[in-house]
Amino acid sequence: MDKRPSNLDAHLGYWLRMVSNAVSHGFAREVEAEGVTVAEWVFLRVLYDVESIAPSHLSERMGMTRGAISKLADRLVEKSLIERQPNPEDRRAHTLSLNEAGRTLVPRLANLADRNDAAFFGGLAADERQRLAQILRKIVLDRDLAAPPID
Amino acid sequence: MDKRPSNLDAHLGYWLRMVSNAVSHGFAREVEAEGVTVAEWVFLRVLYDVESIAPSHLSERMGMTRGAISKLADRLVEKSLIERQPNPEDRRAHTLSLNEAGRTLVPRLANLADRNDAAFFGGLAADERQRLAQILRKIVLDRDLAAPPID
DNA sequence: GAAATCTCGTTGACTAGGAAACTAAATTTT
DNA sequence: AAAATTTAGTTTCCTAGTCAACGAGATTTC
Repeated sequence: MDKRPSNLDAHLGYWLRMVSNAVSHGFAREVEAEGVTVAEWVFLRVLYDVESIAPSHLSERMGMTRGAISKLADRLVEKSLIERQPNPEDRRAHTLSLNEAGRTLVPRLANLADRNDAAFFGGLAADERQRLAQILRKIVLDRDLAAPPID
Repeated sequence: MDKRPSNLDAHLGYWLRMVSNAVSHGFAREVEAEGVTVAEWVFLRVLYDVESIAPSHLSERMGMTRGAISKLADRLVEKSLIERQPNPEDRRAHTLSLNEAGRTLVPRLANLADRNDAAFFGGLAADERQRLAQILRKIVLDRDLAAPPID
């Protein structure tokens, strides 16, 4: 009863990965001109909405390890886009926040994100985009993949 | 005229990345038990359908650089799942093919892929899955992202 | 209140992949 | 047929992550 193994393209995950990689790659190329990476964009965009945030909180929010956040933060400090503040109430902890340059940069990056999304999904009909968003959101909900909001 | 920068979750690319990463991660955890990675699964599955293939061809097919394929092939040789054959007609070139162990492994991995896909997308109605596949395929077509088939 | 445990963030070792330089072989040009 | 160019694959260096060990500081337990 030996069946042929299913094809790669028989899996939705395969198509999803192909499209997702292309979209992220395209976006990476765009933001490279502004000197940042995709992960850095997400990092900065999260910080934009809060006065400041703990690295550990950010790590949950971004779905990355604390180690990765630590290094990401190093790079952004190096690029003079964010700042680290000590936490006077807990001397182990600290918080991160945008500085002026970082705050100025976020809207420019957001525009690039908008344009990139349009480039990839603009060819779909409005109701197709709608449906795609709805389906993806449903999976996120079903599987509890949601990035916990800031509070 | 200063608008608020768009939210992360305003972009389809954001949702796509979240779901795609989760699916690939989930699959990675599954196949780890068989001692292979996601890239290795793809590599092996492509080889399954052909007697043998040139690394450069595989690199196009998988959307990876030749360097990456070279290393991937090293690992799979190391794991005794594939073999390299010299090409007598062109001494620069060689071809890759599954050995017996590799050929035996592919169907098991295909089962894991099937189960993983079901775990993530089984919660959708059949017509939703249908529509998702259709939309993703349309984007791949529009943007010409298709992995060139073997011949 | 000392000891054990837990938490925060960093660090070091490791992995997978990309970019570009490189080697060897084939092909084209002259 | 020699020289220049192109092609196949590998290698080196770099980046961005994970994982696990760690040190310092907080918290819990006894």
